Amino acid sequence: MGNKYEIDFDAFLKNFKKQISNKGYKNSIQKDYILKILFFMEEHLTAEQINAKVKIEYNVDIGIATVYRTMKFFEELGLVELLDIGDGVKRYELSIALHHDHLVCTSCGKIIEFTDDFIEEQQINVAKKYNFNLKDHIMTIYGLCEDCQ
Amino acid sequence: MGNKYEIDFDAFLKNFKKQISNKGYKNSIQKDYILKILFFMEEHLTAEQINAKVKIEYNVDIGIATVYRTMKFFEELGLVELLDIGDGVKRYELSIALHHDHLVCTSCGKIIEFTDDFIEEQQINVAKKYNFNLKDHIMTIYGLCEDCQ
DNA sequence: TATTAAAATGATACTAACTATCATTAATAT
DNA sequence: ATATTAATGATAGTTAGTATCATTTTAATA
Repeated sequence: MGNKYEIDFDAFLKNFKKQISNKGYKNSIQKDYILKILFFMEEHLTAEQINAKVKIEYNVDIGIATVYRTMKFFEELGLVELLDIGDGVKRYELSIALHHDHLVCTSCGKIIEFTDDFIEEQQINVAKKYNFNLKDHIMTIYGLCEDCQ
Repeated sequence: MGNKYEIDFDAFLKNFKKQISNKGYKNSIQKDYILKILFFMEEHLTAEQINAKVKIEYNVDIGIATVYRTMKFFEELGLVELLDIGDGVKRYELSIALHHDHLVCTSCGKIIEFTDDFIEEQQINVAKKYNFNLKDHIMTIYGLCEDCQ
């Protein structure tokens, strides 16, 4: 279907909007814009990048405050996840993506997603060992990508 | 020897100072203060916390700029490592600590160190799979600690 | 030991990434 | 249609960290 999630965007949007109204919040065209940008983007975008994309794609300036506020809102509802690669800027991705970790190239900044069943499993064991009630984990591998070596 | 590294501080400090001068930089009492605080602290400290500890322990205000500058300097020399638990504040730890990952309690903020040979090994395999020249990795598990459950 | 060149210090100004405020606008329920 | 309440967006504020720069300190060499 032409997108990385291999699901239908309209169905996804409809469900997304329903989740928002079910929780007593209001939908808006700005939320739709941001959502669509996130859905069709391959990369993990920063708030500034999302704002710029909306400006280009829809020819409106929804304001950086709206982007930050909306991302926080989406995050609290569990609709997007935060990616922190340690450069002081938050990046966002939709939660419909399956859980995955990241390889980050320290030279060009390229980000590659990966999942590893062994690591997933072992993280459960570690949490158990320390009596932690597991919520989430992040694993980020830093190195030089093929092109930068 | 009463510290978490089980090595002698004076020997460590001497070696540390030699590394600095060998690289053409100058030692200072401020660097010594910071180093000693890092060495004898159990927790992972922020720049503000290091500054406060120096003020209390040595009764001098070395200035927050000196702390930030020195931590950056130590980091570039590979003498300290950065810990980013995603709350927007950098924490520092000495590189003499063996590599380890972290469990972070999302309720009380407690940080527990762990190492897992299995994860260490698997991370090498993942890097290999994506043709990454591995430099480093971070793994952080988020959850509720025993006390907060 | 005195001299000197270069690095370090520390006060402060600045920057960047958010976050809070608030008057106005838009969305949903009735 | 109206009322209620959340959302918007411009802008001011906050916070962590960085840059600047005059002064001080370090350490190599005379």
